[in-house]
Amino acid sequence: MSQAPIFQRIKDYIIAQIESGAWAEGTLIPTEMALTKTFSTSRMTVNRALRELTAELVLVRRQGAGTYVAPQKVQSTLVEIKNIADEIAARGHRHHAQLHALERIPACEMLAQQFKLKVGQHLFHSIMVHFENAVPIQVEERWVNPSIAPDYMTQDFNHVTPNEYLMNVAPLQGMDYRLEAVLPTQNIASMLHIEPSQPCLVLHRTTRSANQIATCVTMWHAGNRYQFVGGKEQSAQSS
Amino acid sequence: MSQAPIFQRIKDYIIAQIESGAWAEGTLIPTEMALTKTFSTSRMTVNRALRELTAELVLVRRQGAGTYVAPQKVQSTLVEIKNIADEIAARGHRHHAQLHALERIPACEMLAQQFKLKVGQHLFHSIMVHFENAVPIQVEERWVNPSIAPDYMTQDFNHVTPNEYLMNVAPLQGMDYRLEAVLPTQNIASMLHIEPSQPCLVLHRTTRSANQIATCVTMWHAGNRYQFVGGKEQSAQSS
DNA sequence: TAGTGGTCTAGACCACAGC
DNA sequence: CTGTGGTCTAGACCACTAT
Repeated sequence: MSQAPIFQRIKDYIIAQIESGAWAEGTLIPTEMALTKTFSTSRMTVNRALRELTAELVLVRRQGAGTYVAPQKVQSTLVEIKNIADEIAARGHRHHAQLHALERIPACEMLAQQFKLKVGQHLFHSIMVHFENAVPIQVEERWVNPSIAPDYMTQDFNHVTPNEYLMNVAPLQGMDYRLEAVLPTQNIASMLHIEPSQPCLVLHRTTRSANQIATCVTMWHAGNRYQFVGGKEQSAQSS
Repeated sequence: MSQAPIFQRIKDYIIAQIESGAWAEGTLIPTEMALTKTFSTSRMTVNRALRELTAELVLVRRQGAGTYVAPQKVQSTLVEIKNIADEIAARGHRHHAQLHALERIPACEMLAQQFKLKVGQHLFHSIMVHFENAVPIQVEERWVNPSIAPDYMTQDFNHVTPNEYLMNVAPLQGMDYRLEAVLPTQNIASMLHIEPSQPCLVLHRTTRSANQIATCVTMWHAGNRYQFVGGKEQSAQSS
């Protein structure tokens, strides 16, 4: 592949050294100047290759010291959980939602703590059921911080999901989540049209915006008709 | 912040334009030459800023055409599932494992299909239970392709988890996974010391190495004592 | 003090898109 | 054809690390 850009050939070479085991993790690799001579190129080109591999967590660089092979990544599986409406649309199926509750409620102690507000301050609360081709697959119970989305109560959630609406009005700053398997309450079971003995896959997610807690959401999925699926390619090189 | 590098100031400027709404998604942004003049810098510096923002999926570039604000990211939650032993160690707890089975078996039709092998070809099969402070939290049932890890049967899995061992001998190429909530079998329930009516969080994962299916694994977690948790910071800028 | 990486310049040639 | 981005050069100055 003599037609590949030089910076890419340098990256490929370094990755090959690491994958062959020749350069173990922590190994001090050749300096920019040395690679400049090996590849008969300029320092800027070598620098780009090394900088990109550093961004990809393949290398670690220390100014004044040198460039090292990064410590081994921990083995982990990244599960990507997408917006329910998009996901259904991507499968070529029809999505619709049913609003079961939309209200303004005072925060109980637990909610107040979650939102870092005082007990009794008001929150918006909504319960929706999402359908895929008329089959209920998700119950979404959500609490919203009014100072982040003051117009939450006046939205038409048949056309825009709470998710989409909040993404637009409140730029996402960060999130925490928790994923568990539990038995549904009587209420949840009836909304999902399942038996109370049927396990549910439950995702709790809290999102932050403007340095506040924007929204807490609990998503219940019937275990027998919903799974989180996905895949991932492991490629050290990109560009 | 006049001490920040120029390329970073350019990145910050572009991100600010996007976040303020001045540049909506799909907007054609100024050319490299234009930014060169705006920031009184060289084209290489502007190029670096734009190239990095492209790698970060903030921008999209089309040679000959121009640079555009990338289409909005889909809202998604990334759940990271780590190696069980590391996770327990990170909590400061003690991990140990119990080997329930380790054998060489001929592939049934279903396994043969999964591994893209012929029915009757042999696979390694293992069942382990992982304990956190003497409490069973995961049952790991695994099938391994012998051509990827011929020495699988002779490992001491009390000291190195199957996960770790396979990561070392078979560089990860990619994976597919499926996450579901189900009721345990009688067997699984007894290994996890739970009631058969207690839901389990089950992760199925298939990994590829050397263009083959390396291993299929099913991990059962007691729903009442195990959850996948995590968080994520949303930051468009990096370097 | 010598060597490393971090950043930057002012040019250059090329492939590709749109007119 | 002109203008865009993609890549590259051969220097440069600086901050930092190790000896």
